[in-house]
Amino acid sequence: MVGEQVAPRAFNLGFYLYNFEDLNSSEKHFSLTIRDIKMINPNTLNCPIFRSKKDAEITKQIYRKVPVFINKNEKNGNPWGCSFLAMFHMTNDSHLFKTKQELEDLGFELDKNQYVKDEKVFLPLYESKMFWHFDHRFGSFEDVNDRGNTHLSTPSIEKYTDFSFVSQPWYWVSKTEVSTRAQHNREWLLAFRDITNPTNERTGIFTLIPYSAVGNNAPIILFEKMSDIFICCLFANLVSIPFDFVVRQKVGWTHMNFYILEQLPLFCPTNYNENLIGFVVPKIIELTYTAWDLKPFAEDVLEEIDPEKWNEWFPKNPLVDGIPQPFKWDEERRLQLRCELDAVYAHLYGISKDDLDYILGTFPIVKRKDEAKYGTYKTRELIMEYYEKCQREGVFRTDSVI
DNA sequence: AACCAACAAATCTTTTCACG
DNA sequence: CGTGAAAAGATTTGTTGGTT
Repeated sequence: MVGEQVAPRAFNLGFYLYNFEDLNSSEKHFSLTIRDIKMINPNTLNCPIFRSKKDAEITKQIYRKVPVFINKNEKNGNPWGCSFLAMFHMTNDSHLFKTKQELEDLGFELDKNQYVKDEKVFLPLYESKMFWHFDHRFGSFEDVNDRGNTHLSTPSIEKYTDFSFVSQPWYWVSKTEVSTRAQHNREWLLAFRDITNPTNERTGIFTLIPYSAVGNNAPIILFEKMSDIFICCLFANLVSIPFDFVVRQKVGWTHMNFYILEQLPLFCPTNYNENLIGFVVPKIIELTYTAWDLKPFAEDVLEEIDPEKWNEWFPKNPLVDGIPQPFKWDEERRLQLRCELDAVYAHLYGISKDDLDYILGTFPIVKRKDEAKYGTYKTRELIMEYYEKCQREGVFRTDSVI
């Protein structure tokens, strides 16, 4: 909480501390009331430790405006109809896992990243290090000989732009075993990293992955019955930088436990109007649908809108024989789209321009990587630019949403 | 909850060594 | 010797995931 640490380290014990050396005497009397704690952590009533008064104030302000994801005290406290699932335990379920060698010895043949023999199918076992925001191909075990690697290399731009490129896992699991674990009607999953850290580049890491086996360190969010359009909206919220700022206040060490996720501030389905959906959803589709293996996701969304609407959204990438085409991986375009989403969510959360600028300063690794790549903190520039544009043009004002 | 170990990659520092 | 480049070594940073 004090010292050199650049990103916040919070832990949920029950104290509220600041770096006192940074405070003047009047600020030292600032504290959280019982009402504040009930607002920020209604299920567990524990109290985050903030790095600074400013972090606490911004967080409080957000919670005044936005409800927690799942409030266990309220009858309608789960507006998204969500449940969580840790599908396969990496140790306890390891008897179900098969390696490349084992499957090939059994006569299975590799098709993309699935092993097939007659009617038997083995699905890849996704691990958290294999994905990143809007990127289900972030890490692959292809050409990796050591299971112990904690870090996998990221694909080249050539591989990213190849719609057929897939990530290879270390283990595979029988499809029948997967279907008994996940009673699921979709051919894709919303997964997040359980292992993370507030000192990492980003803390809340969410992505859509093709229907697969998934390890316990990458829990998945299941929806009872929720439109795919709205799932896109929730996904956009989960990936946004303003949301990640709050995540960093509440993830104490290296785990994003369910109880933490449940108490994070996320907009409800009813907060999304036509205008906002038209802004958010096409960006989510473009950022997510970068390879054929996520075609089922694109098709599900397409089913909920007219094909005309699809072509109106994507004039440069229209349907071909009624089939949605993947979007070419373009780093610059992706950064622009993400920054626009971040800026809009900052508006929705009611974050002021100064506070947004401060929040962006709490992502030092994003800053450093940007500076190395572009010479400036481009993410900050693009977000601030779009934030101001929204302010000027009056679009996506919070009052039109809440 | 609160650590710790391991490892990769990056970066900084020191040593080595060929060459004139 | 002095020089500078390469090699080797040391330290720091970022990340995963294990342990108690």
